[in-house]
Amino acid sequence: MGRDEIMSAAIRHLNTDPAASMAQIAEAAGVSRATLHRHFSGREDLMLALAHQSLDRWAEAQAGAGIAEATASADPERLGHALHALLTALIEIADEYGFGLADHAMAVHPDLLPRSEELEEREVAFLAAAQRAGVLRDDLPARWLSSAVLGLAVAARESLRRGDIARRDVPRLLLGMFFDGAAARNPGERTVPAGREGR
Amino acid sequence: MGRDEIMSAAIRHLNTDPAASMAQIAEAAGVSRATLHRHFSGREDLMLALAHQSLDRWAEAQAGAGIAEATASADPERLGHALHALLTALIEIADEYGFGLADHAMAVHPDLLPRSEELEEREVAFLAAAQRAGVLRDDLPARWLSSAVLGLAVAARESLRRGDIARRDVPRLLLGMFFDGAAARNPGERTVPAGREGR
DNA sequence: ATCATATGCGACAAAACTGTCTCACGGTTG
DNA sequence: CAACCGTGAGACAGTTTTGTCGCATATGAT
Repeated sequence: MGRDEIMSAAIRHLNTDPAASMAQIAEAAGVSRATLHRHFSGREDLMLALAHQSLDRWAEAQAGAGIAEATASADPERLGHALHALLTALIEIADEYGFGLADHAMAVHPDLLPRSEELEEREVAFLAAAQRAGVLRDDLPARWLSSAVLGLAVAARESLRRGDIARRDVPRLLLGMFFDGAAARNPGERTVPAGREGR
Repeated sequence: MGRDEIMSAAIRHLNTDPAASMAQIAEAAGVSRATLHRHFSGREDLMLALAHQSLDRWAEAQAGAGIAEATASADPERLGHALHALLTALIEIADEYGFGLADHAMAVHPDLLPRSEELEEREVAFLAAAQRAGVLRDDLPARWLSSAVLGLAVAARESLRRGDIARRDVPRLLLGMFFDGAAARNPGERTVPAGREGR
């Protein structure tokens, strides 16, 4: 039982009970409480390690989607592909580490804030580039689009856990919702009037 | 200091610290811990009361938007208006009671589940009617649309608290995202191919 | 003035969780 | 075989939170 195995067991269990105690996590991981404490000095240490892992995966998702290059290229097609790849990857990350999204204490932890802010800045810059390239509408702030993605990913996670939707459908549902919205299409029509941030 | 005043003070404080203790809530409400316990037998009792209040407001939002009548009418225009009204109302409810959305214990509480399920069923039926009337696209499950609304509302709440967006812009941003999505519009084009649930 | 009600304050016990420690056991390595 | 390392089990103290009580106080109505 290495550190990594304990961490994935912890993730698995925290996803069913986000408020689980160290004792419950240890039991779920099949180790004693003492052993758990040998790997992680305390609850905060464990949570921090899990949070860092999720940020690692977020960073990998950004890199894997090639958002930096796409942002620099300003090429609509590259931006579009990178966007699809990023959203698809974010779905899985949100599903796996979603238990932490609810945890208020972690969200404001000084060890995590700089990292998550930097990752978010990259994402916002990428989305803004997609707006400039005409891939995304530019009458909504890029920062709001970034939040909306996360909100939809959380919604998808919740729907999955409740059994409302099939796992294989999630990417289509989320991407469909994110890109095209829920309104029925009468070609060219926009349901809600554009706001003031258009240029 | 009546029960109602304590509850709104509790809401206010829980929105800044979702894990606040009874002592902290009492202090925030300007009453002693004993008084708090005289009104609510325990933490669970308080949380339950707040949750019921949020469900009350959800029900009022549904009624105020006239979703039952709109559902029965099958009239696209009425459904569209009701949908706008409902979403606008849900924004405020999510903003005010959002701290509870993170609370796993409440989400599965047997006293709340029947109520929230019934409210959700009404909403899903309403959304499905809007799909049949051609107001909403029908290649996404109504249940997913319902979850997506909630996810976007949570995202909006988070953005508000972080100061990313202005309160007055929230309805436009959320409705814009929900109805039209984030893709730039080339008239009639759909970014993500329709799935298998179309008819 | 008196009584009832609501409240504040402090004390208390019970529970839950945490973090640390010791000791014994078992497998591995030298 | 012997030393070593990781582990499990259990005990322990410290902390936090919770829920309850008794008592004093103030406010207001009769």
